[in-house]
Amino acid sequence: MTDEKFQGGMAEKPSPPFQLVTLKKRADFKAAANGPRFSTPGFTMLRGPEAGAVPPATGLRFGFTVTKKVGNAVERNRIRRRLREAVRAAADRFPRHPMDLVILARRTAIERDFPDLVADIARAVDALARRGAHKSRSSAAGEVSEN
RNA sequence: CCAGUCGGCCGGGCGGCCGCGAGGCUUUUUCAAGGCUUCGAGGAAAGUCCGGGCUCCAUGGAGAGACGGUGGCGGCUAACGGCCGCCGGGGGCGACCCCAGGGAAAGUGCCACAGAAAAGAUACCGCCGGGCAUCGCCCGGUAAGGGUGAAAAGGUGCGGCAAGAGCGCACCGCGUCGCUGGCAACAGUGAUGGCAGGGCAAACCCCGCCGGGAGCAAGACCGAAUAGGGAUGGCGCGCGCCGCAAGGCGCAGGAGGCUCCGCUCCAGCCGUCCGGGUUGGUUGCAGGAGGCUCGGCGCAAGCCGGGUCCCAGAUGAAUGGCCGCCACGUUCCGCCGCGAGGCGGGGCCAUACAGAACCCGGCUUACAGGCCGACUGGAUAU
RNA sequence: GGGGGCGUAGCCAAGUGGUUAAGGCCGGCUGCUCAUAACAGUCUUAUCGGGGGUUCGAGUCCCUCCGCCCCUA
Repeated sequence: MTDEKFQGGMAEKPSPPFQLVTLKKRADFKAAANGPRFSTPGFTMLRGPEAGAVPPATGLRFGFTVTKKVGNAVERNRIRRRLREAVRAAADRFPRHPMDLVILARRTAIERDFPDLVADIARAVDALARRGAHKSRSSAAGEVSEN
């Protein structure tokens, strides 16, 4: 059902109607803190558990963490907006695997070329989806069976 | 044209594709989603250094004390440590700039080193007089000169004197008492004193004035979940002494958002009623000491009146991402020109400082580049 | 958002307004030792976080800015 909706969107417009759902609760971030991680020049991506009760079409939820060490308020805002836009741009390359992902921004995210940033996001999501799936098969079978 | 002073303002523009938040309208049978449309960061939104609004708590002594802040005078303001005007002092050729700028005869304290002496004065070298008399020593007078210091007990000149000294006089400074001008700070001026009263109060302090406390995570409401909390009414009141008893006297614990005094409340039992912390949501929450503009008053800060506009409301936190063109800037290369400069092409992710979090008024700090006005000192030309 | 505190040498730190700013660790050199450590002696290292003001004089007092830490949910 979700797949049909997704494909229908594709047919109408050149880019899919990807709706970005962000993590809002501190507990969600803490759940991802010790999960598998994938680092790129602009950020580190952390993988949390399966998405919550009402997952979006793609089943992915993203959380953005930009600490005060990175820069002042203007720079932090800019980094968060670029990363969010990069996630949107990379959405059509995402695997359909429900999970929470936390993006821990680095200062270099403000300088990095936007196409590279988009490629990094796609690379990281793909890698973490496969690694998470591999891990869940061996350790936590309950999470997979729910899917 | 060069150098400078002061005040005010701007701080990219247009367009394309894809998005975000909020409001309104609308479509589908509902849940929900879609469509259209409007609006969507700053001059400092920053630092949080002051002042208010607003909310809750306290509110008896319009108490006293402590603590903190503030400090020329007058005005503006809701208020201020802000702003305007003026006065006084200092700096600059000038436009102009800077100043915590009350009190040092209420008291206490400090003034290192140097110096004779650092504050009820004193005398190292000197100067003068007298005595003894071989260099010189002793006694007295003096504070003009030398020297020390950031600062040396009014300054300069003349007289005077043994030498000197406000000892006398003139001018300046200072104090006191008048007069004139000014709302006042203060200024001017006259008389008089005869030099007393060094500096530091961003040392303690004194004087005047101001300040109750906490903060929108204040506060109010709703829902879920849990059972240790709360409100109210009645009865009752800890310890000691006196008394047969009723009761009387004395002492004490905790709370009331700095302390004290005063005052009030509380402790245990029973009845009735309501549901705290925590988490989520709604509200507070944007029509305001509001913006723009016109007229009047005022030197100005500002005030009064008319017209007109509605102009951000997020909450892991919207206002963006990627491009194109233009303006401006900067830099490099080539060509032209004696030169100022001009033309063409390229680079700078081609824009500084920086992101509302309840709201206003200020202050302070950061800031690429640019614009406007007034004025000052030079230079040149007429 | 609100409240509190700190900043002195590479590190830890003392410092009533008054000489050239204590002390310890570290470091350099010398001695001792075959050598090292320990020990003894000796020496160096300070824009007192930056700027401005008050004062004759500021690490100290006042103002302002910067950086860091803690508390409060």
